[in-house]
Amino acid sequence: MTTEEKIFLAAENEFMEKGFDGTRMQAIADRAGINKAMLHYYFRSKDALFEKIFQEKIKLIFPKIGEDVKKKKSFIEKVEVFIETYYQLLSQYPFLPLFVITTMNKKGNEHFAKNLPVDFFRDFFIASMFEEISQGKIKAVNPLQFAFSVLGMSVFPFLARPAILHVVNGNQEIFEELMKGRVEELKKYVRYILTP
Amino acid sequence: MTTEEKIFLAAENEFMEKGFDGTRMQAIADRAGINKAMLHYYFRSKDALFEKIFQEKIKLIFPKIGEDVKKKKSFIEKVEVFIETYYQLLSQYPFLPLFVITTMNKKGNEHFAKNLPVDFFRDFFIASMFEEISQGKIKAVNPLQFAFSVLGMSVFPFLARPAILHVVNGNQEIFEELMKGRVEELKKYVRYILTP
DNA sequence: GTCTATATGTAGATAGAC
DNA sequence: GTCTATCTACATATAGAC
Repeated sequence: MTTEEKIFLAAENEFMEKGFDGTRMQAIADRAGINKAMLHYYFRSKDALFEKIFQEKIKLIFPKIGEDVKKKKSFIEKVEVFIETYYQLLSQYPFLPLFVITTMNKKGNEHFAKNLPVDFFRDFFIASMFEEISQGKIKAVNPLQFAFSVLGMSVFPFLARPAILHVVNGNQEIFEELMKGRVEELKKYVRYILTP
Repeated sequence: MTTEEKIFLAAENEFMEKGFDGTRMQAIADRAGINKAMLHYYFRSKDALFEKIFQEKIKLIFPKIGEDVKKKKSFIEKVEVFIETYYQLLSQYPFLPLFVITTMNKKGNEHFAKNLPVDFFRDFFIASMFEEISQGKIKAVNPLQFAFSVLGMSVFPFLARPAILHVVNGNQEIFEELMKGRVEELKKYVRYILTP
């Protein structure tokens, strides 16, 4: 592993856990096991380092599951695959939603949203939904609203983890059970909403 | 308006918009139209000031709509009232979800979640759902999962505003239309999910 | 109570030896 | 490329006059 890679990995974790303002260059250096000066040697500034990492991570939001999704015939099946794949992704990067949302909402960060890979989302997810609605295969719900709802339901537990933990009296096992069962539960909701 | 109130209001806005780390004591003082030293005179430290504001705001998460909700007979009607009231609340405090979520997820802030007023949520929302399920009045979905889903769907657009704006090509009017129509759309989803 | 001036700590960034 | 030592800026917080 090169020094540059070590820095990048350490910075990734620090930024994801603590956000831009909360992250210290010293903490990144410590985590990478190298000197603070090296951060600037390789990435010039904190801003530049953060920018690189964010641009890499933002591509994960609408994951490249196009191939998996396209295999499925019906739109409901496609949404089910989306929910499953998304849950896998977020389990791997549990801080991703918080990281992206806080970053995009910061003043002066308006340009970050522009790098969202919305093509998959808009041209594929939304488009194929319109198609099945016009064919009467699913109920006529608003495609955008429906998409934001699926995203909201999928992402919420990863954002509200501390609150949910409190609701279940701090019991980690119950929380994990909830998370595991959530995929099937959401798939059920989707069928109830869309099946004519 | 007393100086203390001026500070509190200014601090509230600054913290809600920029979070703890992003907020400067100087910015609060400027916004309040008073001197920086006064902040410490009235609230001792940045931490203490933030703590007071957060404790006040967190009570809004599960709003005190008990009375409105109790008037309704069926659980579905209750959820509909909840969605409506929640939308009103978030329109008034659009930064509330981001503020609460970022604060609770910060390391060392574990105690903040403990002040969540979950009694309304657990004893009323969940309990009355169990009841109607056992009576066969609504479908047998998992009450906790359902509650997190309603919250997730309600809160998502307020968290992902910059992303959604990008999806609609930065068109503010379309965004506002979406937000307005969202309440009715979510109520529809709830009926589809719960009606036996 | 309210201000100005200042103390104190710490962040990001750089200089320069090796 | 990697380090130590240091610069500069700015944040929170306090002292003390009025």
